[in-house]
Amino acid sequence: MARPREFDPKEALGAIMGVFWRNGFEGASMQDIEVATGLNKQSLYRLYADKRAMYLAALRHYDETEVARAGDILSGPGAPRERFRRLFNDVLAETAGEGPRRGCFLCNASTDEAQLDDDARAFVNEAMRRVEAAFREALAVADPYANDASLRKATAAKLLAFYFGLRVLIKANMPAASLKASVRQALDEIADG
Amino acid sequence: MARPREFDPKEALGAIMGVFWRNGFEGASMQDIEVATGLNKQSLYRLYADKRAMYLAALRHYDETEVARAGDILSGPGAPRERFRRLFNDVLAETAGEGPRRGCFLCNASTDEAQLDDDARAFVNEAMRRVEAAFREALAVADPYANDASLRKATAAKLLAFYFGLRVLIKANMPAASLKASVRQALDEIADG
DNA sequence: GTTATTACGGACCGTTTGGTCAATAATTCA
DNA sequence: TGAATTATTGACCAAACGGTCCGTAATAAC
Repeated sequence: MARPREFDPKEALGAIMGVFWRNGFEGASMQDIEVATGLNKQSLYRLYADKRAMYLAALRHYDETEVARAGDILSGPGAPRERFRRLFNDVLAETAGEGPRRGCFLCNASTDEAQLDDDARAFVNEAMRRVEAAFREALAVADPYANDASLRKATAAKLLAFYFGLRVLIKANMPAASLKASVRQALDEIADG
Repeated sequence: MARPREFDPKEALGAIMGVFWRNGFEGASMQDIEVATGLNKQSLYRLYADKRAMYLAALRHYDETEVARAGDILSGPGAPRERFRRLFNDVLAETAGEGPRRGCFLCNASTDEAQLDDDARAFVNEAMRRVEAAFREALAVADPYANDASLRKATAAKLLAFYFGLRVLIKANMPAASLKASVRQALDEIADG
């Protein structure tokens, strides 16, 4: 009954996510988003009420793709140490290329928009808790974590801080050798059930 | 020979640091800075060439106060574990009050301005390396770290990631109980010489 | 083909941005 | 006191900001 749109909204959302991920909320202008998506404002504002809605959608998209990816890795086969080895190596892969290191969108968001926008802050907090829960589940598959809820919880919380810290250090361009050593050390401290 | 200024530049710098620390570079407007310092633009622009110079000065000020404070704590008395216990407890103190959690300015900067401004990025990177060096020195006072440079380096790198991750989680409003458990776990893994 | 509906693109809006200018006030030195 | 110098203030600037409007193009139903 009407003219069909000429672009893929999902693809556009991916581009929007990239812009906010790299530049943050205040650092990303609508013009940046127009260029990245190849769309003009009018098409964008038909999909989203305003810039803030775009940011929130970008966060959700990150959650559904990148955070979900981490969850998949952690719920894969193997003992806890092996699972975290896969996760950390996946993260370290960003240090291999020459391109700019984007770090973790959740971390970026928590230092950026989170304090301004209650919805975004709540979403980031909730997503981080889900990552922590995935960490606990990955530990729970083997002793001593399987039958020591307290140890499991503390270890998951510690690994969560290490994980996000690692991503900050990656974004801050710390040398890959040092980061790899830190990962080796963190993995060594996971009991191998 | 001329009219004396009516404010303390050092005090103004402290206020400037606070604004950038909370809001980031793009998120802080000159008007925010005028309000926070109680000065108007002209007085500010006499001290600094432009907003970017203010941001860099704020980073330097953070380094000279907050980062230096961490260094002081780490170079205090006690075995490595005790030194890190003091550092982490100092950081956790931010979760006690009700006020907004500012997190770590270096982390915030690395996810914010760092990618835009080469000077700021380089400064943040260098400051982080200095923190890492302080970590190594705090470990070096006792075995097994004293005579195992490789272990010392890897452990310092691991603790550095944990430290910055902890500060991100604090800023992201994660529950204090979980953060305290993570600190206990991290401390337990430091050999008590 | 006509009509209704939606997509597109660019001109356009008021506001805010970082930054400057010029007039005035206050101080020191002679 | 007068000249020189610097601080303070608020008005001001062009550019960029997020967001809107409107004329045109394209499609589907009839």
